Amino acid sequence: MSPRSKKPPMSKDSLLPLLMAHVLAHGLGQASLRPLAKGAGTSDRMLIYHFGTKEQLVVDLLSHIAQVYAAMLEGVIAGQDRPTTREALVERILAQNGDPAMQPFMHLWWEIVAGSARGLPGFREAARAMVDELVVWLEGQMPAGDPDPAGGARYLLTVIEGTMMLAAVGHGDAAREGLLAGGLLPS
Amino acid sequence: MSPRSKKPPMSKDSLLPLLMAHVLAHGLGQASLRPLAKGAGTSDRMLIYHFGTKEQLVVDLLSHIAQVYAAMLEGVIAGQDRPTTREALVERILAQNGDPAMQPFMHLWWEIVAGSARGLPGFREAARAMVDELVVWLEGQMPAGDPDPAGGARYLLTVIEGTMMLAAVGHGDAAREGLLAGGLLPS
DNA sequence: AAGCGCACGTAGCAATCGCTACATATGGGA
DNA sequence: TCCCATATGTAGCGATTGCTACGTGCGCTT
Repeated sequence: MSPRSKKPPMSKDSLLPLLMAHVLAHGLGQASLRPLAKGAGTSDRMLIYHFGTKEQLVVDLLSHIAQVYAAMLEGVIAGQDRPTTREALVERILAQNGDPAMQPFMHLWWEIVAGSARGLPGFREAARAMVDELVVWLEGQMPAGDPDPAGGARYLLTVIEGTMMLAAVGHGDAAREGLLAGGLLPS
Repeated sequence: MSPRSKKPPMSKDSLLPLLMAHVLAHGLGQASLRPLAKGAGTSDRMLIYHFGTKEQLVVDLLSHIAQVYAAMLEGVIAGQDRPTTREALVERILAQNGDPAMQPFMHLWWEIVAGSARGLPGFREAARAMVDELVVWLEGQMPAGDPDPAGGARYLLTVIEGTMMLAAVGHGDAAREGLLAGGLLPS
C-alpha cells in the first residue's frame, strides 16, 4: 500500500550505484545517456541535470567505481587468513579473479585500462587508485616472514596482471604454464 | 603533369593499411565510417561497398593488424642477436615497448584486449593471433642454453604483459620494482 | 555497336547522440 | 500568503550514426 517508492529526490550519490550496475552489465564504451538513464530509472535530462556533462558523469562514475573496489578489498581483508607461501597467495588470487561473478568487473577493468592508455579524462586516475589499493592489499597479504614483502607484492602484482590479461585474450593456459615455469604455482 | 593519381581502383587490400593508420592515430572506439573513410581518402559509401558492414570492416581490419604485427616481429628476428640472459631479454623488450613509436600500437592493443574480454566479434581472434606470434618469437629469443625455453618464454610473456599493463595505468614504477624483486631485471 | 557489370558519386533515410529550452509541481522561508 | 529555488517532465535541436536508393561513367565482351 504505502506508496513509498515515490518521494526521495535523486542525487549523484543515489544514482552512481545504479549507473555502475549498468556499465558493469553493458560496458563503458556503449554507455550513452538514454540507456544509462533508463537503467537508473531516470531520463537523460536528469543525468545532465545532476552531472552537468556526460564526460563529468563518466569521471564521477569511475571515481565511484574505484571507491567501491577499495571497499571490496577492505572487506576481503577482514575475513581471511594470510596464506603461508607466495604460491598459495597467487593461487588464491587467481581463483578469486577467475570467479564468474568477477567477470563483469574484469570486462570493465580492461575498458578502464584502454581508456587510461588513451588518456581519456578520469580513466588513469581511477585505474591508478585501484592499483594503489591492490598493491597495499597485496602487501598485507604477503606471507608472514616473507623476505621482501614490498618488492614481492609488486612482483606478484605484475605477474597476476599479466596472467589476467592473457586470460582475457584466451591465453590463460600459456599464462599458467608460465607461472609454473616461474615457480609461482605449486605443481 | 602525368595525372597518375587517378586510376587504380581501390580494394580491401589497398584500404586496410590506410584504415590501420587511422585507428592507430585515433583509436578503434571512436572509429566511425565517415572519419575512417576520410582518413583513407574515400567515402563511407565505398567502405560499405567493399566490406559490406562496419562490423565486417572491423573484423577484417583486426585480422590485417595481426598480420602486420606478425610481419613486424619476423622483421625484428632477422637483424638481432640473441641475448645471453633472461634479464637482458626482458630489458630489451621493455625498451622496445617503451619506445614512443610503439605507443600508438600499445593504445590500440589495450582496446583490442578490452574488446576481446567483452567478446566483440574479431577481437579475440586477433588478440590470440598476436599473442601466438609473440610467444614463438619469445621462444626464439630465449638465451641459448636456457634450461626451459618453452616455459620460460611463457613466464617472461606473462611478466612483460603485466608490466605493460601497469605502465598503461601509470604504475610503471611499481612494475619495475616488481621485476627487480623478482630477479628479472639487472640491478 | 550494343549491352553489361564494376566502381564510384550524390542524396538521403531513420535512428541515436549529447544537450537545451520551456513549463510545472512542490515545498519551505519571508 | 507570497515567492522562489529545487526537482522533474516534455519537446525538440543540430549533429552524427550505419546504411541504402539511384544514377553514371568506363571498360570489356559479344
